[in-house]
Amino acid sequence: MADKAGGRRGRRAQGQGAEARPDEPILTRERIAATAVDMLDAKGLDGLTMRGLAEALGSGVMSLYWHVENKEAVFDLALDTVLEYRGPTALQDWRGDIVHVLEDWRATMLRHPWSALLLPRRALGPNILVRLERLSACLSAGGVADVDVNAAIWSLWNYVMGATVTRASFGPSDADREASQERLAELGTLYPSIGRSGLLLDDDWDGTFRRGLDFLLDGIAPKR
Amino acid sequence: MADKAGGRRGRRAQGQGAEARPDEPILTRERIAATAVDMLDAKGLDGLTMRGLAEALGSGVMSLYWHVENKEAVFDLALDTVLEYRGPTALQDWRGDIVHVLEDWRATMLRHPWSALLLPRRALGPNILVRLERLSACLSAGGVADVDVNAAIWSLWNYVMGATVTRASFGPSDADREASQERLAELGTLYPSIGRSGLLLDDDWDGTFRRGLDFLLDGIAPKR
DNA sequence: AAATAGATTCGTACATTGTACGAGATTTGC
DNA sequence: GCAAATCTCGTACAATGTACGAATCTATTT
Repeated sequence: MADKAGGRRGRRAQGQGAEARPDEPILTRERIAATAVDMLDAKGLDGLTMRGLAEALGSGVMSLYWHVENKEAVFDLALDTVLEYRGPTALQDWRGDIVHVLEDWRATMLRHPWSALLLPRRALGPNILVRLERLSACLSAGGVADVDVNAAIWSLWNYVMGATVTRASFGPSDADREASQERLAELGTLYPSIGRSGLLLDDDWDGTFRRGLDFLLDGIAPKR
Repeated sequence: MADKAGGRRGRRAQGQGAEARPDEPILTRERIAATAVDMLDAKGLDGLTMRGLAEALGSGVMSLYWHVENKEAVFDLALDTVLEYRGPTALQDWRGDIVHVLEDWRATMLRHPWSALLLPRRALGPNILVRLERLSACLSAGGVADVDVNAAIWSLWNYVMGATVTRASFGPSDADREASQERLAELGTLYPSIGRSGLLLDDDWDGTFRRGLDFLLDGIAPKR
């Protein structure tokens, strides 16, 4: 390797890492989080290694451990970084607002597909709670009975979660898609209904998401 | 893929493994799958190692690789093993049938919580397709318009998926639960709505699942 | 200026993992 | 009996997370 001998390396990173401010500290939780996000975006869930992260930051591997407990903590950090909600606060049309919150949520996660795989495995960070809070407010504003609000929130959560996790895993991978396609050969005989309807061929993910969401909201909407 | 050359080879293991039938082959895809399931049930997703699996089977580690491509294939095998659908075939009440299929699906996955984490990441195995086929048939029988069937299936899929994945990760872990609880302290001020409704305190998972499912089915049910 | 205490960095070492490779053993087909 | 096919498995290696403790840096006090 290049930087082996001697070893009196300055605090300046000599390498390829993202480096800008001369007086910014090399290692902070924020920089670690941001770099982890970049790396996850570029190379996926398994692509993030502590060694790689350190290299990208221009630091030694073990230096990271001063700032984060372990690799799990890096995941938590990256996840919460990505899930911050920036959106309009004003609400007028409750149903439109809900749709907006959920579509934004889904879009955010799909921009960083690893987050969809990660979120269900971790505790709810503050940025998720913000989104849930907003949902709750919309539902109440929309006249959903108090006794129904919790069930409604969870069903919406479940729906976005399922849709996004599914999309994140089936979408980008060509291998999966081919496998499904291949399976369609036998579909005709074994699975008549879903064969005929072309269930697995549908790739209008956004439209399908929206239509299913409408089903759900139809069911939730206050009946009078 | 299913059957190689039929052959009764009685290999004798010298070791410590679980051993019963004298003339059953030590290693088959079925035995590997079954043992993997046991091990996953006992020790979770990260608890399954090729070495551990081999030891439990009383074989050498590398012997496994004659029967399975790699560790991923073991996951696929275990997943499909667990997801086999045994249920009544007769359908009378379409809505009741759908509820049954989905509740059985969810229950099956929660009996093996790792499966919930795994399923979204893998291609759809035959046993999943059986369940989807059944859903499709129920919906059609229930008078859901053809153009709506696919969206309905996916929304049901999304819902079960989200609910189960969420339950599987939040449910058994006490740490997560404590973290949420702890967070409730600040809820009062930061998150008034979900604080007031006790969203995170609700632990009637089954009931909530059922109520949300009813919302969704209300929305899907043929209108008029 | 010198000393000291804390904060931060990081090289080395190790245990664990999946699995490539190829040699050995066993079974099957003739 | 023999050769090919089938199956088993020990060894070896590369990649990973991280424990440990030494080295360096910064600020504060003397």
